Amino acid sequence: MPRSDQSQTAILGALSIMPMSGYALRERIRDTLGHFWSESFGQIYPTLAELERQGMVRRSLGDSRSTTFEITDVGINRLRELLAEPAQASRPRNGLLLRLFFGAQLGAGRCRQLVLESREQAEGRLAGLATARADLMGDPGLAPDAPYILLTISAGEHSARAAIDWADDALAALDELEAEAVSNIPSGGDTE
Amino acid sequence: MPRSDQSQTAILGALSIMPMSGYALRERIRDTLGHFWSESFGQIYPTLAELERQGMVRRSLGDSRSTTFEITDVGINRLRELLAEPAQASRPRNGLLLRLFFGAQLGAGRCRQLVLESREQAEGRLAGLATARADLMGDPGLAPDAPYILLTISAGEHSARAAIDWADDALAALDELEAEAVSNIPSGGDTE
DNA sequence: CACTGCATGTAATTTGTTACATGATTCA
DNA sequence: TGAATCATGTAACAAATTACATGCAGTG
Repeated sequence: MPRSDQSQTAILGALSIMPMSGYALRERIRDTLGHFWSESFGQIYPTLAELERQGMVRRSLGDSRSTTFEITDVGINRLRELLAEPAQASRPRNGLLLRLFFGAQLGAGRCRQLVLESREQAEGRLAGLATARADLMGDPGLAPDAPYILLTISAGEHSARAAIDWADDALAALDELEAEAVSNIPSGGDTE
Repeated sequence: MPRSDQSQTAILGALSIMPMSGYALRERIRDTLGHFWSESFGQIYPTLAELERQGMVRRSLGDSRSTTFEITDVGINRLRELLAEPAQASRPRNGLLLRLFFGAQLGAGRCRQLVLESREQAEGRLAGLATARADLMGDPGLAPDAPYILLTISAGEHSARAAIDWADDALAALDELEAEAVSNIPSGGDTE
């Protein structure tokens, strides 16, 4: 199946943990899968409709004000099938590294700024993951999934720490570059 | 400018280092920006045409068999402008972590396999970056860009090493999960 | 009663990939 | 001369985002 099915996997997966509405799905996906996955509104509703058509999910009655979707047995099987398929790598697109690659055009100072910002973002991610970890520990409802969810949190932490370490290296290197540039102007005159 | 312009940046940037053909652009981008950027054929030619229309690049004469594009002064200015714009983060989509998150559905053994594969891929990336580093040092033509390019290589290395470290942690955790699962079957009977 | 948040959905647009069509040049 | 590689481009398709339209329910 060359189809993407990626959104289906995320949605069926979320519903396998608990039934919820389309709106709640978006929130859940943003809050708990956010650091490695994203799904937009315009994607969620059509996919839900498609999944319902195929009998993978059904609207559960009871709650009148919102439509709660729950996964069916067929859906669970489909989810397992989807999860077993090889993960297709998304093409990389790192705007920061693109800018640094052509840093000679941008200038060392501007690059420094970019790296500093990305370092701060990584610190933020790290803090967010710490709370996610605490939340996970405090919620006994997630018991069977917790060890697996922990793996994804740990992945985020490793990656954020690596980003911070790299940023520190990069900042040092950029400082050196700037110092060299200055030492090439013996009179100390301010060009630019 | 909400437009993507991302492809324009990559193409102008590559041409700022040296003039080349559309075909060569794709190869260059794949080989040197590959670990953090991707650009497809169907993107490169239309973008080149657009850039030419805007006077950012021009076809340089001389070589008859292929169209060599070179960046113009207008193009250089545009490139600096583009590089100065904030890098728009691409929505994250990590198929491996998505699968692990719902690992309870997939089973510890299958998860282990996935992590192992991703560890191998990270090792491969690390090896590729080592050669890229060596190539860079051996090419004096890249002198002004080398320190910046090194930053991107270093970023890739940090990230790959983090992926490997995490994989080792994750494998240990998964082994424990499997061991627990076995110890929960005192009689040694095979459920499922 | 107006505002905010929950909720559902559609349409337009952007973005990017893949596959295809085509042809020149090089080398065995 | 036939295969591989370099080269340029287009068309069809796929995926996803954004903005828009709409309405209800609770609350100050």
